[in-house]
Amino acid sequence: MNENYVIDRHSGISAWKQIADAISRSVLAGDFDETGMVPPETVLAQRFGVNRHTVRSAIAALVEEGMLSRVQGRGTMIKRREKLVFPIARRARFSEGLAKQANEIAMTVIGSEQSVAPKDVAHALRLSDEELGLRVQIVSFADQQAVSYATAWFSATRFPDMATLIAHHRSVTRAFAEQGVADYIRLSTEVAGRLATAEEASHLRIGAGSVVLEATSVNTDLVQMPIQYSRTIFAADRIALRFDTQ
Amino acid sequence: MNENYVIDRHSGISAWKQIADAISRSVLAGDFDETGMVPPETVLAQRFGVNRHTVRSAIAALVEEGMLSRVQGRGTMIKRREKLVFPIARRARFSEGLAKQANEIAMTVIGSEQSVAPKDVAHALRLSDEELGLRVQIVSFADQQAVSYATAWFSATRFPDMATLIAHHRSVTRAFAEQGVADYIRLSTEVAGRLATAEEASHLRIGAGSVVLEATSVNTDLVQMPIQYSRTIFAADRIALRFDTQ
DNA sequence: TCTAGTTATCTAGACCAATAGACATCTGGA
DNA sequence: TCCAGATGTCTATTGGTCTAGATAACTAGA
Repeated sequence: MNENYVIDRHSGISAWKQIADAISRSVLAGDFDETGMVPPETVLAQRFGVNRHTVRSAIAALVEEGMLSRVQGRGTMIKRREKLVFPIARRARFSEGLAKQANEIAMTVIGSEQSVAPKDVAHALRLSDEELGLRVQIVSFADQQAVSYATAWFSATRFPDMATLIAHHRSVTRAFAEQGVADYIRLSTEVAGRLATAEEASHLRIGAGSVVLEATSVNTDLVQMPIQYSRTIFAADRIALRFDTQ
Repeated sequence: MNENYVIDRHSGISAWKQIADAISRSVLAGDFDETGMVPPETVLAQRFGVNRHTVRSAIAALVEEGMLSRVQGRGTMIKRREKLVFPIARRARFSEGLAKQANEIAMTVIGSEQSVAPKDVAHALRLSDEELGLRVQIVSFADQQAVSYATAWFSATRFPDMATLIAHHRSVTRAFAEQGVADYIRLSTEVAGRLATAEEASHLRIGAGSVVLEATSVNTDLVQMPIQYSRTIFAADRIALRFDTQ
């Protein structure tokens, strides 16, 4: 009945994966909200023009992911359909932005290293040739689910203890505050979309075929000095970004 | 040598597709810029731990897409590595934002229809129950390459001729101007990432496994009245979004 | 001109995704 | 209690992806 329900063979994406994505889109669009149930497997199989087993594989993936749940004899129902929205604005802070949408926000520093920053990072942070950069890797969770995996760069000269302070305070904002930066501003953010790398997938606990949003941003202090360059990978099926232009 | 070079089997994404994505990332990151050449197939096969034929399939897809080109006996070289950047700002206009990055910007109205708007659209545009919406579908090109596929909604009462005017002027801004809206403002934009539907893929001339960015935005006139609700699908391998907070 | 290195093409087989059909098991309503 | 309708499981088969190896064709430099 709908052109969307066509499986593209030989596209490098298996049929069950394409169907899982289509079902996921329908759920997020609220298509099955009257009943809270996904149509029966036989109906979906006919609609997508595939075998019932293929539909079962698709549903199995969404059950695994936590979006659907199945009961034998009864049917397949929607378990979770909210998507977090991460606000990107001049003064937005990570946990503040998500606080209202989840019961618990957490972050873990999974690594840090002082080293020569890549050229683009060094340029953005205005590091001189001898100056080292400090790279901190952070995974953030909302209600125990990993939503983002960030690699943040700072000047190792100005913020030598950043990694320890972030880990201790569990907040970049508070870590900055302790080092004399009471306020900071998001200067620009560039957003790209692509499939997750194996490394990102493992940190975010998502499959290799999952889509991620890659947000690259630069923060400055109040005198326009860049203090943080970060590249944050968001799991696109759990979170969307919101730009408020006001 | 690198954790990224691991193929995830049974993920629903074929090996050659995962490798194509990895090569594409490397090209965009500038990894092969000294020579402008991609490493030989045998080297890549060993690096990814797959057969040479699998690497060939991956490269074939990137050649088809226009990123790489191959010459027998010589090697595989990079043909194109720029990515467009679409600015999202309070006053950003579509073609203006891309004008400096491409020689030619074009748009085509591929359909329009007056009908009852979906609930969320009607709410955003403050349409009353009887008021019809006008849906206009637009594909935009930069240098003959499709970059976005937009579905825009307007009030059919206030802007009955919008589709014709957009098609005629080849610009939403000028179509608004002709109907008395000299200026308008982007209120908010929400960005999600996912795989393309079959319909989107065909309009953007991309494969079914391609990632798209879905930007949903609301524009208002100068007295804060919402005049346009649009959902724009960007081909993520051709364009990124940029948000400047100034 | 020769040769090392690279892409192009072919064949054959292993493995996995998808199809097809049958039947079991469970749920909820008549 | 029965039955229609739903998910769960099993077997067999088909077809496509990936592997493996060999060889051809081409390029660039020695």
